[in-house]
Amino acid sequence: MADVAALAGVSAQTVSRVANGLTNVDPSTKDRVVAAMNEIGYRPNSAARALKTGRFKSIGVIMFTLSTFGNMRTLDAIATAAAQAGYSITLIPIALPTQVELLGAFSRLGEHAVDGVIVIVESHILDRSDVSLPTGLPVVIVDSDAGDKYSVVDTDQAAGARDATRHLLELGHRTVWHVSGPEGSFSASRRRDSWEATLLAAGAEVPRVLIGDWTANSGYLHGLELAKRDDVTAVFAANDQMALGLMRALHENDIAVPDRVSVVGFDDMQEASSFWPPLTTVHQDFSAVGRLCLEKLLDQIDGNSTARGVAVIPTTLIERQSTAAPASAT
Amino acid sequence: MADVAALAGVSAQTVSRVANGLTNVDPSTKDRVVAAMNEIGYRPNSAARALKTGRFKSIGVIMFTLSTFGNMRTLDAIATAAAQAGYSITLIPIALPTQVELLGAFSRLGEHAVDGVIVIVESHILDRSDVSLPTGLPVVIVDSDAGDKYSVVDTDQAAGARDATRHLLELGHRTVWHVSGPEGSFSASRRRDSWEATLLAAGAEVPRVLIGDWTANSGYLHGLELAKRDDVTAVFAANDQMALGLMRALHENDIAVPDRVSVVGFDDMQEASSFWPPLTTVHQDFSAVGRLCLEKLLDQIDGNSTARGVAVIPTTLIERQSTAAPASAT
DNA sequence: GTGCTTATTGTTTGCGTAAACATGCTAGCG
DNA sequence: CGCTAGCATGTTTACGCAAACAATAAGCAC
Repeated sequence: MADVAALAGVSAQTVSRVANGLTNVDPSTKDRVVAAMNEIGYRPNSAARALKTGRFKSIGVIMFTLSTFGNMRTLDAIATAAAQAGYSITLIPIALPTQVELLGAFSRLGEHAVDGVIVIVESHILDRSDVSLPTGLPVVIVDSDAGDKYSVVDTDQAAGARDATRHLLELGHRTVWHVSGPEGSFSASRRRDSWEATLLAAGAEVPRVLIGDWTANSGYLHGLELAKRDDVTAVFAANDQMALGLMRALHENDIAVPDRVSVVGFDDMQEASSFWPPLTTVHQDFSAVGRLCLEKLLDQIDGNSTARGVAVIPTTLIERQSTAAPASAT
Repeated sequence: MADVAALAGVSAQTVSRVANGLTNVDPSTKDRVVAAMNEIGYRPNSAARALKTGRFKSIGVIMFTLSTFGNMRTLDAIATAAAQAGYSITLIPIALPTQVELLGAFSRLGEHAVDGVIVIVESHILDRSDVSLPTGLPVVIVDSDAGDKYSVVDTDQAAGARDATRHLLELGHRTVWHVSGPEGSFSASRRRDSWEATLLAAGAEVPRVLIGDWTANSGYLHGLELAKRDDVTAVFAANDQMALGLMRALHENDIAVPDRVSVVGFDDMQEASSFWPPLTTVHQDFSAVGRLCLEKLLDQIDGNSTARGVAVIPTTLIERQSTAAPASAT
C-alpha cells in the first residue's frame, strides 16, 4: 500500500479510501491511485483489514458429509448468495455426526476467521442442552429442533410427508408402507411421524416402519423384504435414493411399478425424473433454504434480528409415473 | 490476550507461547495460563495471527457448480484432507464457467485470505494463454490440459474410456456408440478421443458421436434417437447420469438392457449400483484426486515442490449387469 | 566464588489497514 | 474583504499477535 501511495503521490490513507470505494476522493486523484494499484499489482491484505475492522467477511459452514444430495444443493445456494453479499464460505467438515466431533468443530471455530456459522448436521445432537455453540457468534441451523435456542431454517418435512402419504391414499391404496431415514436424523423422524399421523387420520392401518440409512442400497434391502409380501401396494421412501433401490428390488422380482406397487420418494433429486419409471416425489427447494439461511445469518451479523425462531420452506409434490391406483381398484 | 496475561500474572508473549504450544514454558506457568484462558474464554484472533505470520492456514477452492457428483466428492476429499492438515477451505463459487467469470474469481482471489488455490472448473478455459492466475499464489488444477503451466491432477480419463469401449468390443459388439459430455469440457473430449481411438485400433466403425450435457435428460433425448435404430447394440455414456437417462429411453421403448443393448457409464456414482439394471461403469477415485490435490498444493505452499506437471489417478471398470454379449452372438 | 550454559520469561517492535483527528484549501456570504 | 462552511487530503494511532532480542534465574564445572 505504501508503494502505491508513493507512486501515486498521495498518502496511504487516500489509497485506503480508494480501495474501499469511499466517495470523498477527487476523481483525478482516484484515477491516479487506481493506475498505481494496477501497475504495482496491489491487493488489499484481508488479514490486516479484518484485524482493523473486526469483520472477516466470511461465514463458516459446518457440515457432515458432502455426499448427500440435499446438503450439496443447500451449500451451493449458500455459497452463491454469500458471494453476492461479498462474503466467502469457509467449509468446516466433520468426519462423523457425533457430539464429540461437533464440539471439536465448534471449538476450532474460534480459531477460524468467520463472522457467523451455518450448521448443516442432520441429527438431534443440537437439541441436547449440553451441546452449545460458542456464544457471541451468530448461528443459523438447518434441519433441527432447536428453534428455541437458535435460528433455524428447515424444509416443511411434515407437509411433504403428509402430501406423499395422502397422494397414495387418495389413489385408493388401503395403506402406505414407509422406508424411513436413520434413527438419529431429525428430518427422518419428522417425515416418519407425519406419515404415521396421516395414516391414522385417514383411519388406515400403520405398517411396521422400515428403517434405512438414506442410501440406495438400504432401500434395495428393504425392497427385497417388501417384494415377498403381496399385500404391499404403496411405499413412501424418505428420500429418492432409497426409492431408487426399492424400485430395483421390485424390478428384480418382476413386480411392476406402478402397476402392482406405487412408490413415492422425497427430495426430487435431479435424476429422479430419469428413474425407471420416473419417480413421483416431494420436491424440496434447497436453494430457498440456502438463501434464507444466509439472509437470516447476515441479519444477525448486522445486529438487526433475533437469534432464534424457525423458518419453514414449503414443499411440492411432483407427480410422475411411479404412482397409480392399486390393481384391485382398477 | 492482555486480559489473560494479567489474570495469569505473565506477559502477553507467554500467553502466545502457550497458545501456540511451544515447549519452553514451565508446566506450572502453562497451567495458570490455560486456566486463565478458559476463565476469560480467550480465542486467538486469526486475523492478527495471519497478519503477523503471513499464513492464512486456508486454501481456496474455485469451482463451477457444486451440483455435479464428481466435483462434490473431490471437494469432500479436499476438505477432509485440509482439515487434517490444519487448513480450512474457502469456497469461491463461480456462476458460469466462462472466461469472464473465472477472471473475476481470480481477481477477487487477492482479497481472499488463502495460501493457495485449487481450481475445479471443467472447461478448456485455463488452456488459453490469455488466462492466467495471480502470480505468486500456489495453484493446483483438476481436469485440465495446462500441465505445462500449472500443477494438474486428473483422473485417467483416457484409460477409463478405453476400458469401457474395449469391454464392449470384447463382449462381441461390432461397434460402440458414444454419448459424450459437452463441447467445452476437457474430460468430455478426452473420453471421446479415447473412445474413438479404441474403436479405430480395433478396426471398428466409428459411429456419429452424440453430444450431451452431462444431465440425465440429455442422455434420455439421445436414447430416444438410438432406440429408433436396430443396429445399436452397445453404448458408452460419458457419465452415469446420461447412462441413466439413456436406459430410461430404452425401457420406454421396450428395449431390454443388456439383452438388446448394452450400456456403460462413467463415474460410478453411489446410485449406479441401484440403477435398473445395475450399471456397468468406470469407477473414478475422486477421493484420491482430492487428497492428491491438497498434497501437491501444500508442497507448493511449503516451497518444496515444482509448480507444474500432471498427476494421473487410475480408473477401474466395474462390471455390473447393464452389459452382455450382443443378441446376435448368443 | 567465577564464568559459563541453559531454561524460562519479559520487552520491543512491526505486520497492513482504517478510524479518528488534523490540516489546508476553495467557495460563498454579508 | 474577511470570515466560515465544506471538502479533499494528510497524520497519527491502534487493532492482536508473534518474531527478535533482552533479561533474569538456575545449574554446573572448575
